[in-house]
Amino acid sequence: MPKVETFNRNTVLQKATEVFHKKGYNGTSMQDLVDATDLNRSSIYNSFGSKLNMFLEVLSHYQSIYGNSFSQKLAQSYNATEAIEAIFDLYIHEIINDNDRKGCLVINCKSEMTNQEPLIKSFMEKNQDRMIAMLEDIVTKGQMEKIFNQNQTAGQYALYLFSSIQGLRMTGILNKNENDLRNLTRTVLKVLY
Amino acid sequence: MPKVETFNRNTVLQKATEVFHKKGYNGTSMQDLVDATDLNRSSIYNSFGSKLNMFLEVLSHYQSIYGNSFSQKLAQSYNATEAIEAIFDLYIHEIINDNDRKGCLVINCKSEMTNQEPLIKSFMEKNQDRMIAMLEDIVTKGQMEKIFNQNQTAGQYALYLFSSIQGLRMTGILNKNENDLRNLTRTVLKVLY
DNA sequence: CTTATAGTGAAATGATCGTTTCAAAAATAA
DNA sequence: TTATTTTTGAAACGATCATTTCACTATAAG
Repeated sequence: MPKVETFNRNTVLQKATEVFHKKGYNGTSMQDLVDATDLNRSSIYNSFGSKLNMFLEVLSHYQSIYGNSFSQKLAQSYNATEAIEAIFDLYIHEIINDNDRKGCLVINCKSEMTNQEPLIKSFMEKNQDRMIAMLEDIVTKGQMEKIFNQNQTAGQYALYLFSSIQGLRMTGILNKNENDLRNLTRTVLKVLY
Repeated sequence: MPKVETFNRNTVLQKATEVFHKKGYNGTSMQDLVDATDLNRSSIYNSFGSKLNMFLEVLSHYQSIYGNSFSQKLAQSYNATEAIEAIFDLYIHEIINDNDRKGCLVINCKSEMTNQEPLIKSFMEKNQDRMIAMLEDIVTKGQMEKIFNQNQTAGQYALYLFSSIQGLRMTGILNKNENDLRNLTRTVLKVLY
């Protein structure tokens, strides 16, 4: 039987995520990844195949961590208002704690690679579908509870919220004033009520 | 007296803009620029100094073209409603005509380089100030004309609109459905009335 | 304890990176 | 025409790129 993988795959992915997040895909070299993960070059290729493949795993890793945060917040919410506010609140915290102004790994990658790498494009399409589905769920519940209006369909509001989140995340790269961001969020959500 | 520059600087900048826009800064090589501009390597360094410096000129070039479009649209507007709708309309057209899904050069660069290059960071800060000032102007006029409400200050609405534009531009990378985008815009602007 | 299997380390692969060098060519002023 | 100035073209710079190679080592089943 073979010698078994000695490193912790999640720890390695976490380290790789940090590098890619800080420098972007094209700005990250294999040497950067070797240094960050403390893995040997050949071990990386052995375990992840290629730089692009490792990056795709990093994206999924990052996405699943976000997904867990979402699930946790949503489980704690009593109604649609709390749910949607919890989501935006989560992003505001991400922004404020992002001391390096790295922005969101997924959004950065979307703008860097969607038009260049088919695998990235399809990841982004799935990511968008997933996000919009989650937001549509919340809006639908809010409309059934008569908390949100029905001026637009849940799907339309979901796209609007998805777009607003991306805007918030981009704005937060340079503006990390909590009052500004909270006010911005309030303005975004006002149209729902 | 010296031999004079034979190439048209604006044409060269336009060609360089296309490459940087398509591939991003880190994804663009000097060879790409040599190929695209039909200039010799040494001529590029002679005229632009470095890759980063050329990119900064490209950014300004791109920004000034956008600025001219804005000025033109604003000059044709009779009131604040027309003005703000013209701005968003301009972005929707940009999105729909962006067949390569490249997104916005400035936004792409913001997410790729703001945390890595101080010169880019300061460009982005000025860009943000300029955009918000323009939007604040429109909102102020709209509020004076009693077309827009005063629930938020013009500055707060300007940040909201700036954020919404970035979101729209990011959303438009994958969603180029005109109905969706127009509806999204309508939802964004509704809060002003 | 052998043997099969796979992770590891270090070096090397050829290609490409951004930038520099320098002689030749071109253009104007004297 | 000659002197001066600057753009060119082509080659070369060392560094770094993503990836491969392969001998070596560690593991666990037989």
